[in-house]
Amino acid sequence: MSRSKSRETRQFRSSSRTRRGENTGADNAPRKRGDTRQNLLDAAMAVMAADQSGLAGLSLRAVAKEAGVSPTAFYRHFSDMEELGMAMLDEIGDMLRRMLREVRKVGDPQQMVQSSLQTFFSFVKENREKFLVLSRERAGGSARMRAAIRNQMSYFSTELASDIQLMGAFPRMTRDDHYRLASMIIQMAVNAVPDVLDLPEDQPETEQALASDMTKQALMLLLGAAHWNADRPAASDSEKDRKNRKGK
Amino acid sequence: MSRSKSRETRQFRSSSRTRRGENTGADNAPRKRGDTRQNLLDAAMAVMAADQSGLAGLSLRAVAKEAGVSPTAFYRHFSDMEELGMAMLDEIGDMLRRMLREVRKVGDPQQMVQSSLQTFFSFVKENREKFLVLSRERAGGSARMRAAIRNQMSYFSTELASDIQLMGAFPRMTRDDHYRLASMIIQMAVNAVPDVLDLPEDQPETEQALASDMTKQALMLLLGAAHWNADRPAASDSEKDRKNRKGK
DNA sequence: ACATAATGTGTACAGTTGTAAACATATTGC
DNA sequence: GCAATATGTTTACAACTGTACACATTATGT
Repeated sequence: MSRSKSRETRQFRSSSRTRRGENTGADNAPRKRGDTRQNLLDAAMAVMAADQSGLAGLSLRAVAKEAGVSPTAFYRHFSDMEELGMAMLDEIGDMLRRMLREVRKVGDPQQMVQSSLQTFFSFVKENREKFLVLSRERAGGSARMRAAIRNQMSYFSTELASDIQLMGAFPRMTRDDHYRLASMIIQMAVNAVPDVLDLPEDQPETEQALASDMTKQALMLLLGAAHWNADRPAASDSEKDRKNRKGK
Repeated sequence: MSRSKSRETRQFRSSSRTRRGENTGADNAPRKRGDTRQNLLDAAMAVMAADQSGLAGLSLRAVAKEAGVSPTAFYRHFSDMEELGMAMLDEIGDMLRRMLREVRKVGDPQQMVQSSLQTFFSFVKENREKFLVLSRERAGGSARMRAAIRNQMSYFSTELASDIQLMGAFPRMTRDDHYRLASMIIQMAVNAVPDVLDLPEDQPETEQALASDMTKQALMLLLGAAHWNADRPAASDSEKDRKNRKGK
């Protein structure tokens, strides 16, 4: 392997005598003994971000080393790398719920799109590693992982759909339609995650352009929703559409 | 046409006296000597599909074994695993262009959505490994790989946008708008790839449901496009103005 | 026909991987 | 205080990794 970044770490972390009153410091502050599990999770995300491999191609030893812990200590907390991935997903789910809560704070429906996009941007930038994992494992991970991610997104879509429906902006749309709309919006957002992650930090104009583009995408979507079933009295109401009522 | 080309009955059986470990290959038809490069490509896709790892986590030796060649033979064709990935992308790009050509055959704009979706489905099912690579490396691969994939999709979007514009269905939309619409449609399709790939083969009803869902998504998108710029004060309203003045 | 390049094979080696076994220390419950 | 449990370390090993090297075979151009 052409890596050879660091040559064999003899000691993982020497005797940091306890006496650590405070925690929650920066990354390299010595943490308490029991924090190893969290350290492993953080380390895994860090390695995944630094390296460009997915969770499956993640080295247990590399993660342990990054966490400042012996390789075998890994097994005290996770039996498997996939299990660590599931634990990651729990954290990511929490983060997404916080984001949803933030989005819901907006009162004015007129400003809804822009303000939601803004919180989305700031959340992605503040949790880039988590979003990176999310968008990377969504298609690449194990079947179990993919299913779990799909679950998260489905939950998110349901919540958003109910929010939209409560707003009453699209009275002609069924609940299935609302869910579909919400799902499309979320897909749009998740799709943009890599772009947001690759955003150069010093230039806000690129971000502005991306935001404007996403705004237009969302508006076009909402425009379509607003006219849904409005101008198709019977023409396109074929028998096939009515037959399939149940989503997945 | 690409498949059964060489049935040349040369009797020069390659004197494989060594008989290494067991072969997991399903149909190991002896291929000609010079086909190794293609064999490696196919083997890489097969391993990637069987295993669930991305291209980066792919073992050179495993690929070589699957291709039925010695590990060192790999270097005769690719210097790197990433380079093999780029070669893969070339094949995938060809496939996508064939798909686009197929989509363009449709004359009736009324049936456009359904027929396009149908060709999309059949292409995904006939080239599942390639689509798997595409959707997996789109977010997970190396920076170079991701850029290349983005290029492919961008090309595809441009082509589709020009097609749509030539149809003249949305006269109020600028070229940028057309591109955005095309891009959204393609994103929708790429997003659905994992779902299509996970489709159970024995049940056509699930596929029908997915197709119906995608149809509605596309229709909602097109509906939004049809009303784009229709219901707002025309040219003077730039997006900068709208930022503060949206109260009506 | 013959030199040369292209394409393939086997061997070797140093690093890395996951993980088992035995041991050490800290935390907790009684 | 003391056993039990939780959490961590060290050592060890077999399997696997990429790839350098020397060599064998085939294809190709003149």
